[in-house]
Amino acid sequence: MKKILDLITEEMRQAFTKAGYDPKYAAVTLSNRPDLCEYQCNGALAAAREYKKAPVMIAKDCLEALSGNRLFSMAEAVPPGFINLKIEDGYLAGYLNEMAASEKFGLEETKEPETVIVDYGGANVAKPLHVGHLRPAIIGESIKRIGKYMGHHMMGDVHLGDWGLQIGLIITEMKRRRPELPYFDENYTGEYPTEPPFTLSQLSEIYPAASASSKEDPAYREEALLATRQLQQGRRGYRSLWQHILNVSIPDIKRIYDSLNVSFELWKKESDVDSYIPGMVEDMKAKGVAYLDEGALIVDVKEETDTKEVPPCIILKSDGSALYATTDIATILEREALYSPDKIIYVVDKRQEMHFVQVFRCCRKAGIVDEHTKLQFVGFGTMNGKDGKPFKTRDGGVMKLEDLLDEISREMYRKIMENHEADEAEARKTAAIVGLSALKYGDLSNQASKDYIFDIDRFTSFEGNTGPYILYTIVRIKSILNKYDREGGKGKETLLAPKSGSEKALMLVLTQFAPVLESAYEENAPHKICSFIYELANNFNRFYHETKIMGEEDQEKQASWIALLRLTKGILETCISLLGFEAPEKM
RNA sequence: GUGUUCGUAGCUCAGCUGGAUAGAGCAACGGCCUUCUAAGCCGUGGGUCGGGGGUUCGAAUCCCUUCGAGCACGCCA
Repeated sequence: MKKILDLITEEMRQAFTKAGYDPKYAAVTLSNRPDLCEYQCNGALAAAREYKKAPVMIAKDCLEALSGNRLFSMAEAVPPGFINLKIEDGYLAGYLNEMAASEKFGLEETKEPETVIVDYGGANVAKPLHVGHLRPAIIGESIKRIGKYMGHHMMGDVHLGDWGLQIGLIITEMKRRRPELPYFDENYTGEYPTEPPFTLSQLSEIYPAASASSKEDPAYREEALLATRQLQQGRRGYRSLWQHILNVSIPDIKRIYDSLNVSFELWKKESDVDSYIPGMVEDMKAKGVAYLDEGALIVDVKEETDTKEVPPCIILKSDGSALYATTDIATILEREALYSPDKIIYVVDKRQEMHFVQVFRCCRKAGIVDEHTKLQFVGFGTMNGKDGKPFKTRDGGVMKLEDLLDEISREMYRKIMENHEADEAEARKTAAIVGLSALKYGDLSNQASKDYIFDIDRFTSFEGNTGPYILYTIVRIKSILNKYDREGGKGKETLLAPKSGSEKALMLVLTQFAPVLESAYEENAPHKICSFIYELANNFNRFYHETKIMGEEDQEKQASWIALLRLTKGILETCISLLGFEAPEKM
């Protein structure tokens, strides 16, 4: 289905052409003065220079050419040269009926589906998921869902961190604590125990302890680096210990992502690409792009157009072991080999931008990706506390994701019980659903690239631009529709021309669904969907307040409103599912 | 130091490929429930868009400059 703005613009182009002006000036946009008009064309102002003519005259010429057009109920030229338009009510209703009948509310799926990998996990097997993992999970999941809806072949990859120093640190700490274990005996040739030498909670305590020791004690750090290298080189005992870490950690990671309603098609790990590294390194050397410098193997990635110094990309450390960039590049190599994606989107902390600039350039230079493969970096900002500093627990620690979810659920439960009498079990369930919407909407309604302030009171509020407000709106609609269906409404559910200003305003907002989704996908900008549904919810609530739907005696009119409600509900529900949450039946 | 992102109402944020009177929400104040969920709706007050200069018929938006904040800059991830 064509977008309504395109249809209008097409009419305007014809008018411009007929009046003797270049149709490139005919672009029509949404009005920024809703008190005056619904759509506007500013082209006459821009065309004035070329035609050396007063803008108003040009506007009037075009309107002359437009006269008799049935799309508009009003078209006028206003000084200094705006063309103001209102759309004809019946035409609008017809357009919405078409939307309602179409599979995706009039959205045209892409004609050229792309294979896209979205890298948005970054979870580390050495430690539990914490608030730092929240933004990529939420934003990445949404970008993936939007792309899928647009018709692309989207794959989310969790890309677990399991091959770097963090594992070496755990090995070192274990060796200090339990030197008698067979993993540390180089002469041991037997089978290693199948039971892990630690529990999940022990593991989550071991890493921070090791990390702290390595900062204080250079010898400790050296030992950890050595352990990392030996792990990568295949030392049996360390591989076995590493496997235990994965076995203990991954199910927990999965569980938490599940509770966030976040899922991945690919559960790849850094270690999975280890086998690609030797060949990749040889290839880079053979091509002459990689060379030794101060003992490390590096690739120059600076370019003449750089406004600042871009340091070389380090492929192998001077001790020969792989690091962050190595596995990232090898991962791209593997993705090319297995999936030949058209695009890879990295949803990563924006502080890592330089690293990815290096990695991307390195891949281009070494011919690991072909020129058509798009590599996008979607950097997100920090989640801060109310004090504007990075979010911490009350005692200054890093908050676990699970604890954060619990806290929101509890807060939501408290608010539900405060406002309503509700069955406890039911309320707990609703609180979890609404709480997740509060968390996700609170995050996604901000531009991804910006830092934002996490304010639990504000996010869990039912007032204003929040997840709960959106859900409340949906629940209200459901309530009417249920009642209508229960009472066996029998009118023909066809939208009629709007009867009021608020009804037309709601209809106009609904037509924005497709263009909003397209730009949200193009720009990797879920926040555009948030502002759209907030506006939609506002317009619906205004309409709802003015219109007594169930009290309407005229069946045809009532059924028309029911059709409008079904469309509104469908679009709201689709949008929140693209954001990664859902609405309860009641709240 | 170099680079980069950002600075919009008391607070939290939109708007930024130039267009008319800069928008929301929260907070404050005032209205609206015998009627589909008042967790809602309507209204009032609140702004030198950090400062200065420039381009333009027109600038929050583009350019320059300046002040302030965050972040990144070779073997961590």
